[in-house]
Amino acid sequence: MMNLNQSQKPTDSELEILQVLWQHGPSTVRFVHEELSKTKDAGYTTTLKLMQIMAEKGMLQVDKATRSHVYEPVLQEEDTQRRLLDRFLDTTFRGSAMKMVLQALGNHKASKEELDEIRDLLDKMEGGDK
Amino acid sequence: MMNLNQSQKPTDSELEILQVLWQHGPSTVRFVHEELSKTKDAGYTTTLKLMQIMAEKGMLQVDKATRSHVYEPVLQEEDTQRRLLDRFLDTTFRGSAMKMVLQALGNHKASKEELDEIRDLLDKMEGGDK
DNA sequence: CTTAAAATACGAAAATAATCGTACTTTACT
DNA sequence: AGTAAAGTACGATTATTTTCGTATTTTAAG
Repeated sequence: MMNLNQSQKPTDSELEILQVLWQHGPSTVRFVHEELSKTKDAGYTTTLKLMQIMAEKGMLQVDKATRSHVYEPVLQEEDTQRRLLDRFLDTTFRGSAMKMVLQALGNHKASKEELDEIRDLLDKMEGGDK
Repeated sequence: MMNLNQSQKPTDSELEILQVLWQHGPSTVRFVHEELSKTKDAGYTTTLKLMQIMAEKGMLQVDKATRSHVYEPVLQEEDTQRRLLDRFLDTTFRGSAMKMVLQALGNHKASKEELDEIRDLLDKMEGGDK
């Protein structure tokens, strides 16, 4: 029976696969496996099985029209990022977005453009608040 | 033999325990278990075993002087947050701190004070850059 | 039409995490 | 000293995730 639970979080391995698919678009197992092989080693059938399970869970959609099935994420990267971010914020920063943001800004260099982008957003947020 | 690997990431269950310890300071298994019981149910010995394993891994330090052993995290909350944030950023946002920050700011309300705090930090960062 | 290469299907082992039962130990109280 | 309450120790089970071997299927090329 097909599983449809979309709200569970992907495991680390599943996320690696999703990243390849988001970055490169719908792909075959072979392609995903080649990509993953660049940074980690696992057998081809391991990747295959993982992707099949992900499809069973409803995380991936499969096009079986051609011999090499083509897999595609059901959820967009942004949706998943939002969901994972919320959870991460809760579990790791006890829900304090500000604390996390400050930590993130403090630890990572940013260009002037990026900083300005954040300022714009801050202004917009403050404007909308009153 | 005692395990000392400090860089591995805590599991979700382990993080829940760490949160209790960071919030309340060094505590007994009994106390941690009572706290966890407020939001989830598991047997007392489950919590005990988890904490013992965490101690074996070197995540917790144990004071066995009294009958009820007192557990304490080896790493501070901020250190762990920094480490988990870096990893999360890599795996979920492909290392783009800005994208994550924008997402976090967009999704969560913040007070004027918090927004100002971020502005200050942005100014400081820009100043330090040139 | 045969065959070899490349895929998929799938059971099951291995690894890791979480849970719990039960035995043993310590201690406070009588 | 005897005992009950509250702890710890720890093996073993269950659940989940990851890995892979092997069988089967598909297809392109001869």
